[in-house]
Amino acid sequence: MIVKKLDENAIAAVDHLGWRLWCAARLWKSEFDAGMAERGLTWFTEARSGVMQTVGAGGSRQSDLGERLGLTKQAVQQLVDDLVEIGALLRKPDPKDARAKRVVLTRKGAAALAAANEVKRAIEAQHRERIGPKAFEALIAALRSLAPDPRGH
Amino acid sequence: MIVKKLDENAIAAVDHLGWRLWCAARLWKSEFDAGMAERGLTWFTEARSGVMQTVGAGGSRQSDLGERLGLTKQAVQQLVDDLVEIGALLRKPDPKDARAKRVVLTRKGAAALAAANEVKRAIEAQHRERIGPKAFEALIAALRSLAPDPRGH
DNA sequence: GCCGTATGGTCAAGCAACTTGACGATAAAT
DNA sequence: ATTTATCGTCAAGTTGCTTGACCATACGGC
Repeated sequence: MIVKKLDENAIAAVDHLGWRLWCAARLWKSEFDAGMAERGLTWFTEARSGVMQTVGAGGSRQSDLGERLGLTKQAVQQLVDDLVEIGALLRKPDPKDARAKRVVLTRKGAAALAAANEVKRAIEAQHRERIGPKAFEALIAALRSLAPDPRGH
Repeated sequence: MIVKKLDENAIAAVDHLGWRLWCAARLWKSEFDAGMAERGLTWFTEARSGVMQTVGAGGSRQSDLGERLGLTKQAVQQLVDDLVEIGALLRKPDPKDARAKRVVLTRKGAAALAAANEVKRAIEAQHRERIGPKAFEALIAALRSLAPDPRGH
């Protein structure tokens, strides 16, 4: 039956880009989680990692966070709520705008962010060594040209 | 202050592999969603996509799905529940094992999977053209060597 | 053949990371 | 001065998982 044959061809597994990206991202995440767990920073999840990184050294207005991360302000609110309770962030009134709040890292938050960066660099170094520096640079470049960075880097 | 300086250096943003993977995966997902939405298949979400693809032409035992996808059997159960209600999958008793159920595609499910593969191939073709076939092949190869496929391809 | 244990599926509850909607307070535009 | 937009907040709902408790069936040793 020709129809049956065509169907089977059409639904055969595609070794597609999205799948590969998903596998690689999942592996990276598990390595990152393991590294953070080793340092006792299990609260530093992926979602919070984005917030912490974006707050960075200079602090940030809460609504700017959402814009840069592609999240709603409510999502940011909840993430910041949790991180404040954890003790990694602090909310301060914005001197220029009485509606706004500035979000800044506490000492604990900065330490955790520094640790996270160490873990990230360690994972990268390991993969770079495994697939070779040339292939690694090409990979990063390809990913960069594939998808623009919403943070503008 | 030296301490302050070191801190700021330590918490400076890292343009790390994980971030690039995340950006690329997010872009891919949004393109896939848009493609499926165009075909009126908004129910075909990422999580369900994995199940549908893994069920494939031959059908699959429910617990095998979980193993291949790296999910708990309960997660698979819920996903399959939904897909059965949607009408994309069918649960049949396994003739060889009275405990087990076999999960198979319905005609509607097979059509949706075929459409999904079309969309995937279209996205890939577009990116391949944009960054060039050589860079694209290198990207896929690098991703493949970075992370093994849990499906064994 | 019987029995303990492992396996396959199901039900229930809970959690993380979001979303949409409604709202008061302040700022900016007209 | 009044409308309009923006900033943060509260509340509730959704998705995609998780862990825990169960029952039915299969299997391996006795």
